[in-house]
Amino acid sequence: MGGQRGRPRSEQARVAVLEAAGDLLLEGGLAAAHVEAIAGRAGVSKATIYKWWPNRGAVVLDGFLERVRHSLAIPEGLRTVAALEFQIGELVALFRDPRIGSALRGIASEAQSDPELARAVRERWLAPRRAVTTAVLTAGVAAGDLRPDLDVELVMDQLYGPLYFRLMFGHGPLPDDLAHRLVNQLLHGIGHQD
Amino acid sequence: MGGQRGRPRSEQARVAVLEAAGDLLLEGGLAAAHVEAIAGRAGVSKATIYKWWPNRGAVVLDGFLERVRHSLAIPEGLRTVAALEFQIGELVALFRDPRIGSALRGIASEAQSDPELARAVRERWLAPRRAVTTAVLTAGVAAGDLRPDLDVELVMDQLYGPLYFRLMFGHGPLPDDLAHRLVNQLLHGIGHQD
Amino acid sequence: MGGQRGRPRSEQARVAVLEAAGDLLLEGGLAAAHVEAIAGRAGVSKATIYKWWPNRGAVVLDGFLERVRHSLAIPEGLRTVAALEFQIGELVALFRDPRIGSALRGIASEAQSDPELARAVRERWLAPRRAVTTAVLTAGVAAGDLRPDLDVELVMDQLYGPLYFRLMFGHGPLPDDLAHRLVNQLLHGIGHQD
Amino acid sequence: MGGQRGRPRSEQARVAVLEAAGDLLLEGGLAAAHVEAIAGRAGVSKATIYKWWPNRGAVVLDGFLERVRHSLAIPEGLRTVAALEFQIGELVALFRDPRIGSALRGIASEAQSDPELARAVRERWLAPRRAVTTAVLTAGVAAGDLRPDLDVELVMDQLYGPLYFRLMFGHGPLPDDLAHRLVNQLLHGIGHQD
DNA sequence: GTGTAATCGAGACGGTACGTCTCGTCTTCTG
DNA sequence: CAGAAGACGAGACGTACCGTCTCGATTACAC
Repeated sequence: MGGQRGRPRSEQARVAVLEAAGDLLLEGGLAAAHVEAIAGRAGVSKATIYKWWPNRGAVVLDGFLERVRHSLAIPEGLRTVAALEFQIGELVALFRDPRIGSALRGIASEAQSDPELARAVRERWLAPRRAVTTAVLTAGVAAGDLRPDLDVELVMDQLYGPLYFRLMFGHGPLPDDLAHRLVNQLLHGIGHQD
Repeated sequence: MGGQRGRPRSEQARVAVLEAAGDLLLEGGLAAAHVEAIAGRAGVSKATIYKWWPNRGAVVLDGFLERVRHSLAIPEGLRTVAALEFQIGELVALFRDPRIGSALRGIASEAQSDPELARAVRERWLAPRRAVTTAVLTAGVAAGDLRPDLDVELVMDQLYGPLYFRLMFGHGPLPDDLAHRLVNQLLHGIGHQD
Repeated sequence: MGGQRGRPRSEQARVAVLEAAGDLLLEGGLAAAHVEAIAGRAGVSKATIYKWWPNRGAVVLDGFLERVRHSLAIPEGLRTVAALEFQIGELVALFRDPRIGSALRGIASEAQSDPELARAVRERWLAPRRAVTTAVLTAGVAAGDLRPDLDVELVMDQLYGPLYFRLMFGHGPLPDDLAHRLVNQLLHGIGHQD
Repeated sequence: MGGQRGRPRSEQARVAVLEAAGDLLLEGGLAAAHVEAIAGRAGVSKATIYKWWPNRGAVVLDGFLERVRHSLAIPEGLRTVAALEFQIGELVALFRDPRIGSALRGIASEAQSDPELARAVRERWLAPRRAVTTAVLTAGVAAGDLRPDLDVELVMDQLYGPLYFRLMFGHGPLPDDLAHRLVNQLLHGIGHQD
């Protein structure tokens, strides 16, 4: 059934583009990662980039994800609270790197005017992290560590939302113990305890 | 004390620019609110715009803030929980308007590459809302409704962060009862209650 | 030897720009030949124009020269005096066309604030004409028609200078027989003949 | 009848404008003599300038003429040839000053797109000089120094044209002895003398 | 091996927004 | 009420980046 014809796609070019995009994005932010610069640094032509990616946002997202590929923390053998703190802490650590923070802000920014990119960000950046946390929360409920009637999605947004909020708007810091404080406060609630 | 000299700034022009910027932003998103379009619709020259605003982002933010000037909900005569739900609910209602949501996303997007605009967004959009909530929280503590040891900033980010998170990334809806659920969940905590 | 790389320059675009620039310049003078108008009429983007020409002046000069490409009169088989009159006459005829006169005035005007354009005008408009006249004068001396001690450059300026002077300042007409009168008067001198 | 009413025109302002215009023009060329700069340096408002002059060209011309007011050489007690050389020499000397040359080029340039300015240049700059030379030439004919059948206008253009030609196009120098060589060559003609 | 077909580097192109500049007009307050 | 101050509309300038296109030069696989 139809063996492929013609010159196959150059793996080398693909990798070079992703590295160039990631480098430029991390070094100079989104503005520095314009297509011509990516192509130039990758030793690749713009046409090649646009052949395999629909637009700049897609390239930059791929380059970014390649750079942070190993950042998806899978907590193992930890109790519920520790697991939550661990995973959130990993994200805080990531966001604290100004280069990565800036890159992610840039990508989120680009996604505002590109629904397809927005979808990709959700599916390839957010979803995996949320899946892990969903598992932790479900297990936590099963283990009796968490209330059985909690709203998983909302919990995640109350744990991660503050991070992204501060990242995007810069109105507050991302201190080292932020993960602990987030989990702790949500865990015990802020209502008066009698 | 130096009376003013020269022709005073045209209030009419200022208002026309803000209205044009706001209209275009709400109608067509950030992309539609380019400077020439704003100038054209306002019956004003580009030079006048650039005389009073440093760049497009600043104009658009001003236009937007003018449009939502009355959206700052001041809860009066409400108990702590109701006050929180009220104010967050107002923001949810605002964000649910796709035109306003899109506008705010656009502005946040623009702010990623313009630190001055980012600062303005913090000071003129976020800060007033946070001030109100800060007051509510402080009063709530004093009234014994809330734990005295809560982290005010963090509480606000756990209440508002999810909204902005969902607004910016679109991974979850903004249902009508979101304010209630946010407050409720944070109030009582998600830990198992014995 | 060194095959060309990349997409070759579009000859069509180049020609369209020159024609548009020439047309606009001749139809409406320098003011009408602004870059956006040239780009629009040529069906070309501004970026393409600025890729190949450093500024408006350069485009307009090229467009003009293209229009008058065939105006360089080479006198053949004429005796010295007739040859001079012929070549000068050609220029007079050109200058008498108000569209061409206006165009050339515009270009000279632009060149006052653009040394590079001034150089181009000298090299591409003046020099070729002066080369022809230099040859005529040199031959005229050799043939014994002209004084052997004449200053070639000065002769040319006394023949052509009046034309450009009247063109630029408009203080005198450019009658049909101007070439003849210029040559005649310079030939015989204005001193009293004993 | 009817003594004038209101505040009379400030002579001081008029002079300050002319001096500022002249200074700027001579210091930085036409580009530096923009209206705001003139007004600023003169301590005068733009409106005042536009009240008394129709446009920038007119101001600049006036400023320039004020600066060179005393440059109109009236040869007295000289024989025809010496008188011609004297007056042309004065102009050569003027043109050799790069600041004045640049200023005059700028004005001529501006005049290409402003017929009214062109007229003013003719009447107030060229005409007086031509009047003097006309007188010299007429006297020269009467004295028997010059051919009685010469074309006065053409003679002037063959004497002055080369100066303006070289000034405007920069294709040749303006050496010290240019006046002498111009007069000499035109006087004796370039035809072979038998 | 030779043909065929898709890929590649290079880079020109149309489109479109940006922010800057100067001109000449106007509006207000001050002396 | 003339004039300084300076805001304003108009509109051209040159720059930047996007995504598309057109070349000629490379590869691989198929025959």
